[in-house]
Amino acid sequence: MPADPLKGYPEPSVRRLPLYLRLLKQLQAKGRDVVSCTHISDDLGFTSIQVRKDLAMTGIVGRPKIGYEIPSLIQAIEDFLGWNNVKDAFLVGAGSLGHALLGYPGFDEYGLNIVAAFDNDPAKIGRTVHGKEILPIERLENLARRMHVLIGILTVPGEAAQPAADLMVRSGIRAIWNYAPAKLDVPEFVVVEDVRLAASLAVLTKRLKEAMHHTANNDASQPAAAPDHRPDDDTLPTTA
Amino acid sequence: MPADPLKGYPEPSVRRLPLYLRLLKQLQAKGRDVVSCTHISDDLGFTSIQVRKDLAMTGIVGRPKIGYEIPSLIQAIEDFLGWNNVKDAFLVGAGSLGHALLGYPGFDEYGLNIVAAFDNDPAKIGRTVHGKEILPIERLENLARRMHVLIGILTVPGEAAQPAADLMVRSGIRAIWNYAPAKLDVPEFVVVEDVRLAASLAVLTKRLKEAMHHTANNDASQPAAAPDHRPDDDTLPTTA
DNA sequence: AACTTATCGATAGCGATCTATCGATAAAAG
DNA sequence: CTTTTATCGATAGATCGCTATCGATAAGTT
Repeated sequence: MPADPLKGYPEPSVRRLPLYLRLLKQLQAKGRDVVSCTHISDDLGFTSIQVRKDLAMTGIVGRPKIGYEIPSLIQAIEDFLGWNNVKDAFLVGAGSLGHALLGYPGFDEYGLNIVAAFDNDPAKIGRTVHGKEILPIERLENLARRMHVLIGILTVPGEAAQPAADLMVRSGIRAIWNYAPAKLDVPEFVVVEDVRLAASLAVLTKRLKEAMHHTANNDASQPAAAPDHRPDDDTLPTTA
Repeated sequence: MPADPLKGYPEPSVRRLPLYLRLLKQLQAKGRDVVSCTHISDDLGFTSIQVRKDLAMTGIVGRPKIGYEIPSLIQAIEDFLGWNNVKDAFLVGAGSLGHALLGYPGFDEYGLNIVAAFDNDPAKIGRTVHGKEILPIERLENLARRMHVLIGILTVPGEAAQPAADLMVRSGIRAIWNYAPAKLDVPEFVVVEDVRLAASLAVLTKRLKEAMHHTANNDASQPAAAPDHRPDDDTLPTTA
């Protein structure tokens, strides 16, 4: 009984699939109907071998000298990820991040449909965000069970994350997309994926720091800090 | 001249550092002044060896039988990531995601200070979001050069991403935190970190799909779909 | 003061991910 | 019809990240 989260599929490969999907849909919109690994790898900056292996994971089969049929390939990736049939999701936490996710129009591309938002703040309850009404958190359990909602999006402050996750699990939700800065404790049959913006920012700032040191010390290819350009007197408003 | 983005530091390790940082600050708030790898690993669900190696990367040195001094460790991580001295950043794209980032109060913990937001929509320009005025995009270049802003946060729609990135590079920005669903083409001396929510969602839905198949087929440990509970007639408002 | 124990730090081994090579295939060209 | 060429698919090799083991160290205990 292996506890493999992805059961044999490399997580890095799964994470790349949406990149392929986006490119494929762009190509399809331009009228193309076949594409090769070489073409994809050139566009995305990977090696063609890696692309071929990633795509093979989805079960797609290509033709030598031609490549893959784009519609079939899109279908194969969406089937693999479970993005073909749209699934309902509940969002908990109608703060600014929750608002942003409620307003994002691209989730149906990913097979995700946010059907309702919940909060415990009376000031927010009843308000409508992007056509979706914010409901009191007390109604989540009942609605989730009746509608068989399996996906929960967690956009509450860190302190409120664990109780909200407990409620989700109690309500039959089996997958939590967690934007809260907290480690969630859930049963093993519940899937949690953390969105950690701090991790992403750490990589960015570390790389910037390294790059600045390099350009400042030896490498003179480009200026480390951009010098002043035009001496216009453009000033920031005093927002502080 | 290696083109290593992180120059010898494993990216997964860098991405874990903020997790340690958050825990350490929690412990510090509770009055503790030392901590061991064992303690950290128990809390975060890693192995103690991995934690020790990650921390060693920052140059910190611990004492046997005791562990690490929490203030020194916090300092070491922040120094390593460049989060000790706060850096200014510009945000481009005052949509709902831009609003959410402007309103997030935790960025100064990460050494980030969003000083201004820019947009090209006249309807948005001049409005104030969380105390920060939205400025016309035309003013970015001048202000960025005068203020020596090195970090840009990109929260525009996919089509607008590349021109906005070009403007950032032209304005002396050297690190782009890219939330737009687009592959940016920038000079090699500019650092780009993509925030790819679709990748995260792909992992979540794939794992959920696997988990449902397992519970549906052989494993009877937990119900795949939660059965209806109380037969209250609680219905969603007709928001569609 | 000697012993026990928890921890660090280093080295070595393992597993996963990425990359290179090679034969097979089929379209296109001669 | 044969040759050339671009591509796929599979196998093998290399690289990277994770984990296990072991000696060293110092606090606590007897």
